[in-house]
Amino acid sequence: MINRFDFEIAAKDGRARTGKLTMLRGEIATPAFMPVGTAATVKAMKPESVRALGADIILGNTYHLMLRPGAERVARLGGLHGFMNWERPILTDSGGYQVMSLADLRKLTEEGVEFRSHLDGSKHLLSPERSMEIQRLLGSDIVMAFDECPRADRPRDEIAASMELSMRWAKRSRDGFDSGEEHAARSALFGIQQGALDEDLRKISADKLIEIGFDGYAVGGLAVGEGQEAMFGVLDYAPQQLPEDRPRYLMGVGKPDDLVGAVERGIDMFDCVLPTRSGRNGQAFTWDGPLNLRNARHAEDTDPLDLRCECPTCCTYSRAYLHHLQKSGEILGAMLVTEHNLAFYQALMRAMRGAIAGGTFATFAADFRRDYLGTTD
RNA sequence: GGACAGGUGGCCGAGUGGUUAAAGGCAGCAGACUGUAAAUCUGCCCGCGCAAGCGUACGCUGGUUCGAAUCCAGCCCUGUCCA
Repeated sequence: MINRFDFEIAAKDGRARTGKLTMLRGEIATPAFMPVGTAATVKAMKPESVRALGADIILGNTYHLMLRPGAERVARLGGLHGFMNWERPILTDSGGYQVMSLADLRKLTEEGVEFRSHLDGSKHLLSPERSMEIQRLLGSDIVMAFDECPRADRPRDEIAASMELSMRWAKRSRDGFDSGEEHAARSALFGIQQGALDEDLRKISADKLIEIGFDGYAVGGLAVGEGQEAMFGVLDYAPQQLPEDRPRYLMGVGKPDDLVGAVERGIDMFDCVLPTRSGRNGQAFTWDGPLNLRNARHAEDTDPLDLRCECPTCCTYSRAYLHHLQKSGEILGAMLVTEHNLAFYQALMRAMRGAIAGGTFATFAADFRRDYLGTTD
């Protein structure tokens, strides 16, 4: 019988691990990259295409979906999976990120966050309890605790207070999640570590989360302006503060070289808007580094985006054509480059999983950086 | 032939005596994007110069004025209408 949530590590190479997460709606090979589908769509992609590229799980967002079309409506329509035609696992973010990204539109209290909708200005309260309820109504497979994600440049006392608040909210999230018994029996709840760049705060946060107990643990509050060096600095210790036998999810990360560096430091799961947003904005990720398809140098380049890529875009279309579509603002340009970017991210994850399983991750990482960053280390 | 309207930087289009190398948009050239208020945002965009700055420039020629894209005269061209 399949359990609601099993995490199995098949191989380790240094601190990097590969394995699989098994849930009722399907398996997730780790390290995993989860495409972001905030508003019940991975922008510019059909769900079946997202799956065809190798994604095992995608994201949805509590805040956006509660505003439109509304969590209760999604529930009446049978849940997010059927609604958007993605029958595999879905992880839903709790709205915690919007506490930061929509800082101008919200009021923060111990109880929760009062948002003024960015769509129509209406007021909505998001609390740990309500966030859990919304994620339950959506039918989420991996529910994220409701937290506050502060910018990294806040003073230490603010970071500490924010982290403590997030930990109180983590406990309330746990209780709220558990009260939805039927849904809780089919899904999983992840806690989110905070503490910004402070090792002691990260440790306090991790210990609190472990005391509460979660199915998986996320490292939150990174890639919010601190830079890669600082982020890696935190990742040198943060994953080690979290349970070895549970999946570790680095939220919101990142660039391809961020992913490699994070896997190297023991991260198992990622999500990021970069491949989809950049696809719409003309930036393509390739094994030889990122490139901007709007640049004039691609205007008559008949090569595919990436000679080493086997995605539908690279098998069919030239850089010259993609350049034309991007310059023209054509929808197809967004679709084709998004598809390539997601394909590249999934191929990168597959390559990392293979390297870890084969015990060659260090070599893989060095080769990757040589080509992608142009480094010679 | 006559009457109006008008000719502004690659294009469109503000500006009607000085703070105008000339608003704004488009096109062009770059850059950014990390749990998505993003098919978005930012910068550059006459020439030379790192810069201060210098040189050119608002159809053409001349004039008025300390000063003209802006006022005057003539000419050239475009559009609409009348013969």
